Amino acid sequence: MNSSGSTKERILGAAEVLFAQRGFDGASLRQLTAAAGVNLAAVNYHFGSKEKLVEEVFRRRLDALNASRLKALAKVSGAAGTTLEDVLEAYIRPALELSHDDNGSLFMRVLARAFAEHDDTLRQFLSENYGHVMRQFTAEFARLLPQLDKPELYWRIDLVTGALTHAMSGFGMIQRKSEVSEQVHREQIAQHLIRFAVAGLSHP
Amino acid sequence: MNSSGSTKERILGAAEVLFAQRGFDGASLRQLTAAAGVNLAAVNYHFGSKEKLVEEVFRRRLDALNASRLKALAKVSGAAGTTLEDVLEAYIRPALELSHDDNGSLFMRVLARAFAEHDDTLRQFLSENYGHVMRQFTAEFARLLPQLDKPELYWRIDLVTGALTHAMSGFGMIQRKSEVSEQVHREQIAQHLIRFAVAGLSHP
DNA sequence: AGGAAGTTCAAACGATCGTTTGAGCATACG
DNA sequence: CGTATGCTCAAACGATCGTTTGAACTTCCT
Repeated sequence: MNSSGSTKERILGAAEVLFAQRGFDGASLRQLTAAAGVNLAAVNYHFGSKEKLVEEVFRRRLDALNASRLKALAKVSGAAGTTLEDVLEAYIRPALELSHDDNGSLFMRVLARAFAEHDDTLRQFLSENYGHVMRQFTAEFARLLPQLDKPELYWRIDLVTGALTHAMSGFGMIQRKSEVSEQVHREQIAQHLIRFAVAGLSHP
Repeated sequence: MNSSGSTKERILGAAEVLFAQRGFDGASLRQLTAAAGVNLAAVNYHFGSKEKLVEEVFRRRLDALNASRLKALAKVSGAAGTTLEDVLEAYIRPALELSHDDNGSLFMRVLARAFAEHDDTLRQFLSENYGHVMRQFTAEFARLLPQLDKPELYWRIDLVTGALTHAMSGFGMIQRKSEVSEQVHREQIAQHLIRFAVAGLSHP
C-alpha cells in the first residue's frame, strides 16, 4: 500500500479512502498510517492533529473542485444568452470529472458524509472556506429565475444540491456497461443530472 | 433528563437524540446512559449490544413510518384516477408528521446519516427490513410513468429520494414564521417537496 | 413470610483511541 | 569533518471505548 509519493501525500491518499469507507471517527490513525505505509506519528508531525488532517483532505480536493466550478461559471455568468443548463454544467461537470479520477469518487462520498453529519466545526470550516462558491451560483440562478422569490429559490437550490450530492456520492458504485466508453458514460450521467436539476429549479 | 418512561424507552429516546447529534460511533454509551438517567450496563442488559440498540432505534420509528406510508399508498395504488401527487403525498406526508413529533425530526437526521454512511451492515439491515416499501412505491411510479424505461425511472427515483431525505433531515432547523400556524407551515413544506418531486420524476 | 425472577448498580476488564516523547537516521551546508 | 535540520521510528502516555461481572435491590407469586 505504500510505494509512491511523499509521506504527506500518501497520508492524504489513504485518509481519503478510509474516511469514505469508515467515516472520520471510524477510521483510526493506526489503520490510516498502516495503509499509507508510514509511521503512526507521521500524521501528528505533518498535520498537527487528526482534525487538521481532515481539513487538509477537504482543502486539497475542494480547492481544485471550486476553482474549476468558478472558472466554468465565469464563462457563462451574466451573459445574455446563458441558460440554466449552462450554469448547472458549470456546477456538475467538475465534480463528475473529479469522480472519475483515482480516488476522486471516494472524495464525493466523504463530502456527502460531511453534509449528512451536522457537525458544527466541519460545517463552519466548509462554509467559511467555500461558501462564496455557493453564493455566486445562487446569484446566477436568481438572475435566470426572476419569477421566483428568494425563499422559493433557496428551497429549490437546497433540494437540488441535496439530490446532486447524494447522487455523486454513489458514483463509485455505478458500473457502466462495457459497450459504452468512459466518456459516453460520463456524458449520459451529466445529462441525467442536468435535466433533473433543470426540472427541479424551473418547474412552474 | 430521566423522569419518565421505562428504562428501555428512556434509552431509545436518548439514543435517538445523541445519534442524530454525534453519529453512531460518536455517541458513547456513557453519554447516552447519562442522558437517559440509567445505568451504563442497562444498554447491554436490555438490548444485548450497542449495535442492536442502533437497530432498535431504527425499527421503532421505521415500523410506524413505513406502515403509515404503505397504508396511504394502498388507498391510491392501482386506481384509475391516481396522480403522481397522490403517490408522493403517501410517501412524504408520514415523514413530515413524524418530523413534527417530539424527537421525530431528529430521527430523520439519523436516517439521513445512515444513508450517507455506506456501512454495509446497516444498509443490509435497512434493505432486508424495509426494502419492500420502496419496491411498492417504485411499482406505482412505474405504472404512472409508462413512458420511462426502467433505468431512467430508477435514476429519477434515486435522485428524488436523495433530495427528500436530505431535505427532511434539516427540518429540525427550519423555523416557521410566527404568524403561520404549525399546520399551515407543514402544508407549505409538503407542497414544496411534492411539486419538486413531481417535476423531477415527470420532466420530459 | 420467603424464594424466584427481573432489574439496577458500582466496579473493573481488555482493547483501542489520539497524542507525545526521545532516540535514531538522513541529507545538506559551513 | 562536524553539526545542524528535517524526518522517521518504536514505545509509551492517559483517556475513553463497549462489554462483563457479581452483588444488591425490586417486584411479584405462592
